[in-house]
Parts: sequence; structure tokens; C-alpha cells
Amino acid sequence: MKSHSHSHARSGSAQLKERLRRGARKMTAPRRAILEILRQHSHPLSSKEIFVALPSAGCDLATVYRSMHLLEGMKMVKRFDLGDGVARYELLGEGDDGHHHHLVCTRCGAVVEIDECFISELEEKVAARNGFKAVSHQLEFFGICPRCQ
Amino acid sequence: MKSHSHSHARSGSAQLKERLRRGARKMTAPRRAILEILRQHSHPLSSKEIFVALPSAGCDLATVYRSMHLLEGMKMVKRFDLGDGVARYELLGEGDDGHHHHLVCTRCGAVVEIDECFISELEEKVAARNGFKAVSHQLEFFGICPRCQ
DNA sequence: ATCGCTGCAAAAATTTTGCAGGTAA
DNA sequence: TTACCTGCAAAATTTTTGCAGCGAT
Repeated sequence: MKSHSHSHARSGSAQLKERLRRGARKMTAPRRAILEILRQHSHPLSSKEIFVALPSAGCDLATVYRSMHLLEGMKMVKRFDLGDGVARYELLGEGDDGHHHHLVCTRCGAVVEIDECFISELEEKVAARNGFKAVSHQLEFFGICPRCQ
Repeated sequence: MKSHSHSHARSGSAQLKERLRRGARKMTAPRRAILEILRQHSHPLSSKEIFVALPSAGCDLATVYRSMHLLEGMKMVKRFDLGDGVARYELLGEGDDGHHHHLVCTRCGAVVEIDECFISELEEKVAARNGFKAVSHQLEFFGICPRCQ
């Protein structure tokens, strides 16, 4: 059995609520719905995608935008840029920095999560050579998926 | 002397014109100005940044947008996403796929070009394992530059 | 002389914000 | 109760598009 390091299983509604509470924030119906959508998807979703996936009594689109900003600030979601200039978000487990990569089909948009990351050595070299501190990186792969070939 | 693989020096105005002509496109004043701006900068620029950098008798912002789309389609510029969801462009030499990476200061936005790329092995593995073809990748580094530390 | 290109202006799309009332804790 | 939140609507941005005239080849 393959275990994804970014599994969302651990993020129970109660835990999410607790994390919000720690930031003096509240667990409201819109936030619960948004987090639920994110939990149901293993791929990053844009604010718009989240909005349309919301149940019938969803919330305002503005609320989705506000929520994503809040959740990103609280490190409860991680933002990804998958090359099309649209911000997409994934739920983040407690303490998880969410560091992983994606393989995106440029034809149909399918996304495969890539857990491995062998960039740290290169990252250190890049940081040292240029005198940068606290260096991180973002890496995404693009190609044509089996179904689209 | 350090030679950047993505040097722009080779892109003379005449060559750029020739490349446009091959695509049945014309070298006009706005395009010449835009390409000139790009040639003067070794870092990716957004449409807006190009627009404000344009000489007094610049062109319409809409023209910048149209030009960037055109030039990207003709592979005369390459688009980069530096994490803030803004499309930025760099001039591409003839035949150059423009593959390189950036080290971006998250404080002041300074950008360092990184020519090396040791990802090909990982890229092949990722492609093979998931049955993808024509896989490429985009990698950007983020950190705090010496001046901002 | 063509066909592409541009400015201008309007439209569309995306994201942010003010505010008054509602609600979690 | 008291912050925090939300819907609604308006505003601010960002990007695209229609069109008539201009210009490169």
C-alpha cells in the first residue's frame, strides 16, 4: 500500500476546527464546506472550482476567495501554480509543509501527485552559491498523459 | 567570463524580424519596442512591467497582451510563473528552448538566473512511471537574498 | 494591394472591499 | 457578549475583443 505523505485522512473536521480556533478563527458553514471539498479532492483546486463544487446552499464566491487567503495564511492549505496562472489549493495536514510536486497533462489537465523530491542537494547548492537563506522550491512536471496520447 | 545559456545577445533586431516573417507576422513599432525591453532585461517581465517600461510613445496595453500571446505562440518568448500568479516573459534565442530556472527573493522580488538543471533523470523516471510522454518541467527556487537578510 | 496590426473603447473575467446584519465561541 | 464572518453589491483589477483605419511587406 502506497502512503501519500500529503494524505488528507488525518484532517478530521474536529482537527480543522481546532486549528482555526488556535488562530482565533471560527469554523463556519462556508469554511466547513470548502474544507470538505478540498478533502474530497487529492488535486489542487482553484477558488472557482471550489465554488462550483460547493453543495447547493453554498456560499458567496467572495467568501471562497476570503477563505482561501485565510487558510493559506494559516498554512491549512498550500497554494500551487500549475503553469496556467491560476492559483490552486490543496489541504495541508497538521505540521505538513505540503512539499510535493505534480505531473500535469497539458492536454486534459489531469494531475498526478509526485511524492518524491530529490532536489534538496541542488537547492542547497543554489542557496549557498547565491548567498540566499531559507530557500525552498517549487517544481511541476508537464506532459501528455496515457489517455491523451 | 560566465556565459548564460539563455543569453539574449544573439537576438538582433533583424533576426527577430526574420523569425516573425517566417510566421507571416510583421515587425511593427510596438513589437520592436517590446522586444527591445525584453532584450534589456535578463529577468522575466510581466505585461504590465513591459508596458510601463515602454518609451514615451509606447503602445496600448492591449497590444502588449496581444504581443505576448503571439510571441509565446511563436516561441520567441518563454513564460514563467514565479509563484505570484503573474505571467512573466523572457526573450528566447533562436532554437533555444529557454530551459532554466530562477531563484527569487520573496522579500524584494530580486531574481537570479540559474542555468544548471539536474532534473532530467528524475524527469524521466516520473514520466516512465506514470506513462506520460513529452514530459518537461518547471522549477523555481524561493528564498531571502543577501541584501534582505 | 494585401493582410496583419494597432489604438480606442467596451466588454468580460477575476479579485477585492465596505458595510450592515448574523453567528460561533 | 464580542469578535469574527458572511452575503450582497459595488469597485478595482486584469485580460479579452470588436472595429475602423493604418502600415509592413
